[in-house]
Parts: sequence; C-alpha cells; structure tokens
Amino acid sequence: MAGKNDKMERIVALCKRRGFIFQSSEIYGGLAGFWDYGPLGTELKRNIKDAWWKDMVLSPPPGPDGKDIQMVGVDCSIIMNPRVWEASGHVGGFSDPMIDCKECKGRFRLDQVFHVLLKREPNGEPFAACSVESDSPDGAVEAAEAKAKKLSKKHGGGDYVAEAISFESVMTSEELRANLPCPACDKQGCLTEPREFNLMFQTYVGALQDHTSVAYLRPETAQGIFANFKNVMDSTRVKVPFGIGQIGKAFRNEINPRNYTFRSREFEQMEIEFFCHPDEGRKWWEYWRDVRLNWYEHLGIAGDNLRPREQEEEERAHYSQACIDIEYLFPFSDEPQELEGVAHRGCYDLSKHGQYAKGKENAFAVIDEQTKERFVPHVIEPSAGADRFTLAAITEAYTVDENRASPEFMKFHPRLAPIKAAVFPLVAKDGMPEIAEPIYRQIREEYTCQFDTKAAIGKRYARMDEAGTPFCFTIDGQTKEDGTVTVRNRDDASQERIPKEGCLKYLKEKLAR
RNA sequence: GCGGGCGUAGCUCAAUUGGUAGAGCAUCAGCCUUCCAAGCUGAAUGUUGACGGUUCGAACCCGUUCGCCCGCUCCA
Repeated sequence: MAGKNDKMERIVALCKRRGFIFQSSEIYGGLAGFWDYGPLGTELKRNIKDAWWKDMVLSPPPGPDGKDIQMVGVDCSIIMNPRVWEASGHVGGFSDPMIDCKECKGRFRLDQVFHVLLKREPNGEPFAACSVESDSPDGAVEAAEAKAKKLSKKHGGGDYVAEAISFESVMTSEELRANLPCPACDKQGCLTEPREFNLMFQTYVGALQDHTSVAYLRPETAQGIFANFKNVMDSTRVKVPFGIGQIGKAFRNEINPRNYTFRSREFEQMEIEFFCHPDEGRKWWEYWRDVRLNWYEHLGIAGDNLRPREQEEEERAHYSQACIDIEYLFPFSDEPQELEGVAHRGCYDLSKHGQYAKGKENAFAVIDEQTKERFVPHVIEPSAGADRFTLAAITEAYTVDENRASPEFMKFHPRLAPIKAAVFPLVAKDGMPEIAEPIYRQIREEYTCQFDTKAAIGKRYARMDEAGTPFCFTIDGQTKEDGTVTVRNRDDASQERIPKEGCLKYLKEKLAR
C-alpha cells in the first residue's frame, strides 16, 4: 500500500507545483474540505464542465429510438426557500441528534435507540434494563429479546414484561443518562449527550438572525431542477420525455473530509433530471447508464480503473427503482469510489414537492395529449461530481516513465488538456522567435496556447509534459528553408513536420470531439 | 467526532538537542545553447503553520489552535 499512497502524494505534489490545485486559504493554514483550482486546474475543470454541457445538454446522443432527445439547461440559486429541504427530506431525515458511545465508538440516531425495562408482574417493579437499536418501540422489545432473557436469568429467571422507552425521553435527565447502557456494548454511563449532525450549512437571510430566517446552502443541485419543473415546461415547449441539466456548486458539512479533493465540503455537481412516462423509466435509465459510461470512456477514464457497479436492492434509497454507481479506483484507496450515480428515482421528488408546495398539488402532473392520460413523470437522475471527475482525470493522466527527460507527465485527453499547444523557437535567435510569434498569436485566438523562448528545448518540452499539453510546435533551422515546423507529440515524444501555416488546422483536427 | 503520527524556502531535507536558520533541486536575470530538465555567472526566497507560556535567549520545552497523514466513524 505504501506504493499507492506514494503515487497519490506525487500527484498532489505535481498538482501544487504546476498550479492545478491549491489548498483553500493556505496562507492562513487552510481549511479542511475546501480547495482552490490554480491556473491549470481551472482550465481542466472548465474543459470538463464544457464537455459535459456540450455532450449532454446541447448535443446529447440520440435516444433509444434513434431520434434526438430534448434537453434544456437551468442555473438555480444556491440558497432556496427552506421548505425545499423539508420536501426533499434533507432537513427532517438528516439532522437528527446523534449519541456516541465513548467505549465502543458506536454512533446512534437518538430516535432509533430504546431503553428496554424488564418489569416483574404483578406490581410492575422494574428489575433490569438494557438498550437496543430499533425504529419503533415494538421492534425494540423484539430486538431486546435475547438480551432480556439473559438479564432475566441473571436476576433469578421467572416471568417478566418488557417495556421500551425512547432514549429521547430518558436523555433529558443527566442522572438517567449516567446509567444508560450502550445499545452496542452494553457498558453503562459511556454515552455522550445528544449532538446535532446536520450536514447542511446554515445561514440567515436578511439582517435578523433567528429561527425564522434560517436558510441553507443547497446540499445538492437536483432540487432546483425539480422546483422549476413547471416553469421549464411552461416556458420552453418541451414535452415529456425531456431532461433538464444543471452545473453548480453544492455544500455538505462533511464530518470528516479526506482524500484530497474527493470529499470536499464545497463541490460542483453536473446533474441531469430526465422526466419520462412511468412505463418508460427502465428504458431511459438504461439509456442514461450507457450514455454516461461511454462518456467517461470517451474522455479517457477507461480501462480497469473505471468500475460501474449496479446497486443491490437493499442498498438503494426506498424510492429508487434502479441505481448504478460509476466508480473509479483512485490511488488513495483499495475500494473504487463513486464519480457518478445514475438513479431511477420514480416519481418520488416531484410528488414530494406536490405535497409540500401549497396549492401546487397538480403542478407536477402532465397529460399525454394522445391518450389523455394524466401522470406524474418518473425521473432518471445522472448525477456527476465535477471535482471528482477532475481528480479522476488527473490521476488517470498521471504517467511515470523513467526513460523520459520528464519522468512524470500528464496524459490528458486532448479535449481536457488545460493547455492545448505550445509554440517554441528552437533557439532564441536566427529569426526563429520572429517566425514563431505569429503562429502563437493565431493559435491563441482559438485555443489555450503558450509561447516560450527561454531555456533549453528539452526543459520546455518537459514543462509542457507536466502540464499535459498534447502538442508542441517548434520552429527550427529548417523552417526558414522549407517553411515547415515540427510537431512534438506529448505521449511518445515523436515528431513530424508540417507546414508552418498548418498549425491551427492540425490542432483543430486533433481536438475534434 | 475519537485514537496515533507529523508540520523548517515552491519541493526534498539539514541545523552538534535551548545560543542570531542552511544545502540541493526548482524559480528569475545574463551568457551559452540547433530537439528532450546540459553548462557557467549572479539574484531572490522564511514572522521555523498560528497564538500564548516558560527562559537572559525557543525551530527545539509546555499549552491551545489550524492543517496534513494513518486507523476507526460518517458519507442523503
């Protein structure tokens, strides 16, 4: 494993040295879970987002029937009405107080642990107690059966009645808590007081800071799309089936951000919500699964490191009918990590907003003009992490070849490369810079390009290798004689000669989608 | 959030254990250089992660805090 971590450390070092990724506010000691993209990283990430937008929203592959599919884009605000997060379940379901066991390090949701009292009939005198995890009091009694039997035996056996009390009611008293046993290890008095673990960042809207003005930074971009479903339908003439795409920041106050930029507290998502007839959910889910997988492969995230993994039924959210995680094996882990999930979410989200948005009960149903059928569309959600893809592109591109002058270089897909080309005079004299400069100016009109006259040519090539620049045009002594320049290919350091007027055309051909 | 380790120039590391922080690489300038990090000359670079304490004196000892790494935990 040392070798693997070593690789990750080298990648992190290269990213800093060459200006791909910096720690946020580094001069003040940084802040866990936040990262900045430097000049090269910014170009790389923008290329990724542009490729996604172009390939998924502006010009997506033909649908299952071979015809064009309908896609439009939105760009929603980060702070929304807090009711959105009640409807989505982010406020209710994921802000529960938790308690920890200091002994066994177990963590429990306060509303899912119960104190089970064993009472002796007929006077109902409790003689023993234990704790268990369960989602209901009845379930708690059942779950406590084995523990209760043991406890009963310890206290002389005989008949008893078990009664479950929620921890919520017991925890209010310091005295009672001091004696509560842990549901996992049964040790007494080692539980912490209940603590809130809401993963949403909170803020206040307006000058008044109280509970009436609380708002949240969105923990996902999807809800802005759902909330605008009707607006998009009313303003664009799209009809089901169609999709809405969005690229934007989202925020999760992760307990423990780790693994470089992989689990950040501020991150960018590239999401599609595709709306279709309930009967066609499976078909569209398969379409998007294939489209998304092909996209990664097309951009060079291919081979053994890319691991699509269909989720088992137990693993999926209760409303989800199918889900595939597109995972990537990063050097920092033995387990593949999720880059994207393509989920079949049924009508869960639209129905929820129908319930929560007052007077909008019918806003999310559509009518099929042919059959007059009225239905709430089902949703297929390909949700990708832009920063995760960026990190995958970086680790996938990172190549070691000790035989080269540049033993480390970045083999980005040309479409993703931050710098597309460099123009070098072989030496800074004999009129070579004068020939090179106009070529550089011409390329710069359309592509990121660098011009460098300094240092030995090998050093300049090596610098471009670390930046992942796929092509370098070099003006040499022969250029003045026959008007040709050399093109150096990053991947194998091979060279060919082309007419000096043909540099831009050459790039256009190589960088075509 | 818990336990363990760590923090010195952009990077890799020194500093005789409490006595004014230095080297290589990289960077920049000049010379030289006709295809893969060559050479020569010169230059710049640090509140030793931050804050506080002990001391005549702290990179070094103590406390707090921030960050990084490893293992748990978490990951809608």
